[in-house]
Amino acid sequence: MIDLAQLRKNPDDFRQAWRARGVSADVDALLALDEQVRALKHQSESLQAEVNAASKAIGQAARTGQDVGAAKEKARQLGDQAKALDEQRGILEQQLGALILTLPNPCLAAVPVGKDSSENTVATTWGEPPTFAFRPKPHWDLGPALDIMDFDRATKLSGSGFVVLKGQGARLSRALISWFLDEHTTSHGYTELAVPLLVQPQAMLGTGQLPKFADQSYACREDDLWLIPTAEVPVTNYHGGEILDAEALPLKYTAHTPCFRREAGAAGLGTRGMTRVHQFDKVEIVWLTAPERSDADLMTLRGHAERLLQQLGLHYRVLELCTGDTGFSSAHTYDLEVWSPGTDSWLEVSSCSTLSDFQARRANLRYR
RNA sequence: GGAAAGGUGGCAGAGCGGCUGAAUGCGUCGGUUUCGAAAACCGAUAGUGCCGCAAGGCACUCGGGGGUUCGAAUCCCCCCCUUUCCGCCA
Repeated sequence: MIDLAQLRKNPDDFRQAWRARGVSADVDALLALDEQVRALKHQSESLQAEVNAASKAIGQAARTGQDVGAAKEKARQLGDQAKALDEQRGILEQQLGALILTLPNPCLAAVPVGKDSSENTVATTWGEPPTFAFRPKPHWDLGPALDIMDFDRATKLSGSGFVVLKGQGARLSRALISWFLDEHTTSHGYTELAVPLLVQPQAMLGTGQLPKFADQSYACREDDLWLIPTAEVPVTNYHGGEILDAEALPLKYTAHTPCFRREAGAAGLGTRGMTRVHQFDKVEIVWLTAPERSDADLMTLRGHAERLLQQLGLHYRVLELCTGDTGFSSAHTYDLEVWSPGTDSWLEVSSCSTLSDFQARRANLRYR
């Protein structure tokens, strides 16, 4: 979430940033609400200070045997006034809190302004597209033909949007996961985490999945637990509420998890086969780092992701997302897309973002 | 799921409803001493928000939330977590 103190100081910066994202946010209403809350808080605190002083005096007077009846009554009235103000403030504060959680992270000033994915720019391209003497099949044909992917039986188990990997297909997936983790831990200095796949709402809130994407997430309502849509949720919230030692930064974590996404409304174009499914495996890399190194660290992290594609010899390109296509929590995003000869298209395989202080605030994650 | 015990500052561990935002010990930081260090001694050491140029002040925080009271770490209610025992365990 954004820093209200910053909003107070530079409201125009935020107006501009949200406009660039194509988000309509009523900055004036936000500021007015904030002002009211602060004023009420100030008033009730002054009253409370009086009450506290009066209480102290009553205690001392009572010990010397003086009559304190009138003083008690006075203190009670002041206390009631303070309580009334606090109640008002509570209501407004709740409104403000709910509102601020729905506002996306402003993009960094350097991010190209654009309305949607059509205005993303290609930062780099690596390798060459492979050539074939025949027409390569898309994976939804090739996989079943090789008996390494089974979409039909997956549907029998779980409905549309799932896949069963079989034989060498399952083994290939397992090998990639294992190799990714090994590369990140041994070559790039990451610490591997094996994390829960079910998390409490606070964790989903901390990384920005809630409240906005509640309808895109799976939940076990009975236990108030959510299935993670990405390892980013447990990994980032791992240190939630903590004050980290600045000397210890950056903290670099990697984790493999299945990811669960409802993908409501996504059925249709570009969703065939396992291109977009309700459950998939992902190896995540996360840095917790200081603001001043954030930009440089994003490039390093992106390099680590790219390195894997290079070692696999995959032809890929890096997109710099424009403001209109950058995700809710992100301030700056590069997408890595691999060339898919079978579908004659680029497929997103990785997304590298800086979240600035957005998630840190939501997750109450600090350093000093 | 049932029962019992417990959750206090970086850690350990006190805490008659007011003089306790918190004794004491350890740790940490600064100083004295020393050629240097250790030891000893002296002093300082929670967080957040708000006001203030600053010095400083005010409010809130003793697992979380309510309540009683002029006043709650301390009394009452609800919840969460930890430990132990019992039960269950596709």
